Amino acid sequence: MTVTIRDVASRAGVSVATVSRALNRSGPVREATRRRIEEAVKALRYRPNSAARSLITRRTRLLGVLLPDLHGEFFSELIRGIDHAAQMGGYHLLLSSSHDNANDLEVALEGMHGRLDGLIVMAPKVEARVLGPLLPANLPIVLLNSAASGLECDALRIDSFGGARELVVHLAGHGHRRIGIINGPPRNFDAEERLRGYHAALDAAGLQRDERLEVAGDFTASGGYLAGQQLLAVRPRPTAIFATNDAMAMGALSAMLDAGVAVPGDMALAGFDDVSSTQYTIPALTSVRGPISELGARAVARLAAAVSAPGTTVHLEESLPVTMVLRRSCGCGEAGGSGSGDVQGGAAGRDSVPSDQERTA
Amino acid sequence: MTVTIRDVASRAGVSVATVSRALNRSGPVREATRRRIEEAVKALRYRPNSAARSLITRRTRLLGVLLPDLHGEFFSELIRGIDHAAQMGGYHLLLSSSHDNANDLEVALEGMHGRLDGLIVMAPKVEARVLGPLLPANLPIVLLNSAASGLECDALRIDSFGGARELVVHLAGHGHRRIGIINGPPRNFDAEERLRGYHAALDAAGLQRDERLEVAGDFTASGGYLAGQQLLAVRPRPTAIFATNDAMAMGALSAMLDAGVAVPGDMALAGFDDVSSTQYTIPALTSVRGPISELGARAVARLAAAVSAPGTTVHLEESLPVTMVLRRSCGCGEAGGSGSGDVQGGAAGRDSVPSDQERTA
DNA sequence: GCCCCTAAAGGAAACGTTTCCATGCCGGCG
DNA sequence: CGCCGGCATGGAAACGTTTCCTTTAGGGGC
Repeated sequence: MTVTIRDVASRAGVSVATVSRALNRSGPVREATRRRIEEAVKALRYRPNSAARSLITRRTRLLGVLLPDLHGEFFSELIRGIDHAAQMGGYHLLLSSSHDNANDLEVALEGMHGRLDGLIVMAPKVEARVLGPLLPANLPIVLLNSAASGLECDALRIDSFGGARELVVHLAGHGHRRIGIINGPPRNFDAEERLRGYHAALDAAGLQRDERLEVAGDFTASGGYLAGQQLLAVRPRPTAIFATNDAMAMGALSAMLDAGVAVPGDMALAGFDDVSSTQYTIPALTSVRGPISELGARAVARLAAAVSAPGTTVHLEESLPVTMVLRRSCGCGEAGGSGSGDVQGGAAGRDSVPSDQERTA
Repeated sequence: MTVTIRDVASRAGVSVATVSRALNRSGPVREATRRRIEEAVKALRYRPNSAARSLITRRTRLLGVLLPDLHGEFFSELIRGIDHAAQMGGYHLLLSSSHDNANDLEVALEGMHGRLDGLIVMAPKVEARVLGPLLPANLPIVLLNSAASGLECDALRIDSFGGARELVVHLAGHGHRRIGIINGPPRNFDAEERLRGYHAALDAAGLQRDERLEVAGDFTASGGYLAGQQLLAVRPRPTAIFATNDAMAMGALSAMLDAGVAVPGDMALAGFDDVSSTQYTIPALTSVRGPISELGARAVARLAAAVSAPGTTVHLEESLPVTMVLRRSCGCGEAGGSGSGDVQGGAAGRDSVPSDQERTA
């Protein structure tokens, strides 16, 4: 029923070894012979059995992708980048999401054991010392936006620190002296980096830190709403707020509006990630955009390189530069006729919206 | 270096056959023997080689997932549903996205050939007669939100038709007689279903169809902006607009605001999908929510059933019921103090926002 | 003319499982 | 006491490749 390499061989009048060499270009085969073999392959609709192949080759052409429970748009853009690069390189993706903690991660890794040629892990909530022992040895690994100090693998990240710093510096440039921050969840790598950037910016601008201006959040809109209320209650009031992601910024924006506080008139506001809906809040939201899909693509490229040249194990960390996207919520941008954000005149997509002002970090 | 079942067998003092039986519970093994084997497994850190296993078993515990190039949130919620169910059933996901057309689909399917136990395909742009020949035979398949008439596989979908119809009936209930629609891309299954629902609602309400009120869109925000402008130019003007997804509704909303048209005062507006940012537009957007993650979970369940009981091939189609989420943009909902949408008092998440009014279709 | 070297091709082992069949053992029944 | 049947186990084939090691043929250099 199933057609094997042996069928192809006998139809082409050669041995299986020759068929294998012809198909993989792994040895000398006469041109005429190759043609006969290819005809037989077509006629029989032969497909090599990948299980048999990996059994002997010890290669699966499979890349594992382990992600935390992600907010929508980031997730899909990352996958897109990974997927596209993987297709180019002839790899397939074994995806598993919803792994926020070490336990889930361990289970998922256990299940994938031995099926992979490489692994991409995004685990911003797991510390390096916990993560290390979980990761399989002898497997190329790329960590994404995760703590990786001293781990035996590559680490790629969006430059959360630099983006946050630049954004807060920008707010200070508007003249704000009291700038509040809505933090991400505790023990989250990205959240900590953004807080670090906030501190660095305050220091650079010669502003005092004030613990009451640093409130807890959880990367959700409702968390942002609560945090926004909390910041509004601080006296003297901050005049600007940096929410460490867009969802919280939107929640905070709702809190402002409910409290009758005008944005950006009474209070400047900025987010992080530049999720697409930042354009549709009123006022449109200033944010920081990272090259998310490129992050994924690079991770795949690293793995592909490691697979094809094993032993060449130079583990490096890299931060991908981000871009500030200035819109009205921080006090930038023209007032505009309608206050409808920055979609004007039916501009094509979010990447070509004319009224965004970008600045690379 | 790598530890095989043979190592386990010799350490436990039994044959490989017995080890296999013990590990798979596929035959009688004395309790004492089993314990010795399990100890050996632990001591040697033995992991069965999945390639060898699939080679002889002809099972891979891999489910293919082919998706089109999807807008953010839908995508991630679907994956979440699929992934969770797959983990429960002991399956892994082979993911491949960005397949809008038949060609891409064919390439992707070709690459996965033979590696899968089952397949989930979402291809709303591909017609059934085109899709059919591409799909591998002898493999359990579930189609998602796709045209499937006469195909040899299961088909699951969000009830786009019913949701659209109910929504437009609701708009008519507000007293609107001229209701415009912003269509999705041509030849898109969901788009066609929603248009069909729109027509059904008009008929049910005894309203005339008017071709000028049916404008083209492409499921993007900027497309919605253009379509919105187009509808605003129609005389007599429509008093309500049904955008067939939320992104276009947001674009249309921008167009209204830019034109000085008040929503919902001068023009009612509603979308579809209930993407999370619908809560943050002003006014908050009325929409239709589908059980997206359940859609994915059901698909997996179907496949799992088909795998474990082959031959039992009853192919069925099913539409999952949707829920209207009424907010201010259609004229429903309290005016509210601030116009900040429906996030009030820091309600937990989008699923428990108190001021949403839901109605199951 | 002979030998050696190389290109082309074949035979067979190996990869690590599962599973079919055979075997030994024991208890119970005739 | 002999036989039968079921339980626990072992031996070995099979899955479909890749690859190592031969074999064969032909061509060029001496």
